Amino acid sequence: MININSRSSKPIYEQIIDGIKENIMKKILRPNDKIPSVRELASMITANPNTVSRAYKELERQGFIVSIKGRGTYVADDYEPDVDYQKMKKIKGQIKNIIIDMHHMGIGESELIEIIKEVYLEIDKG
Amino acid sequence: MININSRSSKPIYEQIIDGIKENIMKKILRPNDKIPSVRELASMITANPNTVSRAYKELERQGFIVSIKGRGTYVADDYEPDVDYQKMKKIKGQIKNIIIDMHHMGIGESELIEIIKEVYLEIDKG
Amino acid sequence: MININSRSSKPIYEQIIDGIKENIMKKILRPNDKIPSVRELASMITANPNTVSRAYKELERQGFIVSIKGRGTYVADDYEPDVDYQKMKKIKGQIKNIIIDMHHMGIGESELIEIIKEVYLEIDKG
Amino acid sequence: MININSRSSKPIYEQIIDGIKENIMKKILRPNDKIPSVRELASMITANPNTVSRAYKELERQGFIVSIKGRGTYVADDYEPDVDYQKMKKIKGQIKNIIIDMHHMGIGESELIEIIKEVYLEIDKG
DNA sequence: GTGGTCTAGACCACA
DNA sequence: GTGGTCTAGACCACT
Repeated sequence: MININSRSSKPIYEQIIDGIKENIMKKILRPNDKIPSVRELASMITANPNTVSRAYKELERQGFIVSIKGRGTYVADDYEPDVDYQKMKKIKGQIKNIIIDMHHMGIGESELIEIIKEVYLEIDKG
Repeated sequence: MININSRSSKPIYEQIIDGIKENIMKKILRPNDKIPSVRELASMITANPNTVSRAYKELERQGFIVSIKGRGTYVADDYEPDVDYQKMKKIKGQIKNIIIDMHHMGIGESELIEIIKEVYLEIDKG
Repeated sequence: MININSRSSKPIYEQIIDGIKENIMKKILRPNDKIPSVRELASMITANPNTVSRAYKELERQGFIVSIKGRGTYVADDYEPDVDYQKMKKIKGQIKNIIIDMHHMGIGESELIEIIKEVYLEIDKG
Repeated sequence: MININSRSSKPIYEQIIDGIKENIMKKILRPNDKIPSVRELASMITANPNTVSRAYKELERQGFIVSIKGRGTYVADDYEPDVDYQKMKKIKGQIKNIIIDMHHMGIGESELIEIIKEVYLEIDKG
């Protein structure tokens, strides 16, 4: 379900976060689904429970999952999508960096938009 | 020429790299232009020379600039945009994360593309 | 009578405590009223009897209810609101945190008081 | 500067968070002030650096401070106060609980407002 | 020296 | 059994 590359420079806890988010978006995980316990996932990916716990807490903060002491961790009930302006600002900064990097590879606006459409298709397929 | 925000979470050496790249992109710096020496730039932005040196080395490795012993550092004249597949893969990962976060804020494909167009306009203006 | 949200981060035993207290406050439960037995309530809200028992013990400790062996559990008849200084101290700490967070969102004293009045109105309606 | 009560049920990292926030609100800490390094504060309050780090990260996430690798941690530059509706919702829930607890102590709306005014005065004095 | 990530192992609260 | 907090100690990235 989640692939962890321990040799990647991307921190393990971020890989967990991204993996869970992706599974939620792909509807592999649906609202109210139980997800593996901290210890279970830790042993599944041979990571430390603290590392998994950290990822779960961040996911909870962002509203993707809910952790309940003594019961387990669940995909959040359907939320009302809410535009977070601070986050939007941060994401725009990321987009700007991507645009500049793309430009350095000779890739302009229309091609970038094509790439984005590709990524959308990959998510739907994958 | 380069704005450094010492309070940003982005490392200073990366801000230098991005700043130089942006100046090249905007043609403020043109092929064969001389750029400030490590020490000059360090004092201009009140940074540690080691930090500037690190940025220059990385820019040279990526082919944006060339250092000539005893003469200084110059914008490369033969720089040709080239698709770096490793980097492209990394960027697609970033795009995927952006898409997922946007989805969580209720923002879909067409709206994301609108946002990207906005950011392009902002860059052209800025 | 009591709504339990098993997905809330608030422990179930606390939800039971607050639920009973709220019913007493709203006079839905009146002095000497019989309340459901531990097992009854447990099956009503599909919780573990241990959890209900813990809530009842805490409510009894605080003087809201009385358990009479062989007869059942009743709302205390001599309950008199009493300022609990320990609790008051804790609540003042919570208020302080709220004030600070509000300040950080640009909300000052008079606006906070308005918000509190709003919440009172919501409770009366709800 | 920060008083830690290791016997309190309030987690140490929360005590640190609240302490720093309070110092910022009281203007003992001002924008761009350097705050103690993770290791310094850890030894000052005889806690583990990880615990301090956790508190600092949460404070950074909330926009109160900025951490820069290799340089230290600083009070955030003046931010634009921004109303976060999700947080507001959460705070209203807290206020509701406070109101109910107060009611159980025989304290009504007008008295609660008096208490809030008191707490404001304490913050200003303290 | 600074903060960031990770592991290992402990104890507590909750169901 | 679950998640939450804390300590101890390691290694890495950045200045």
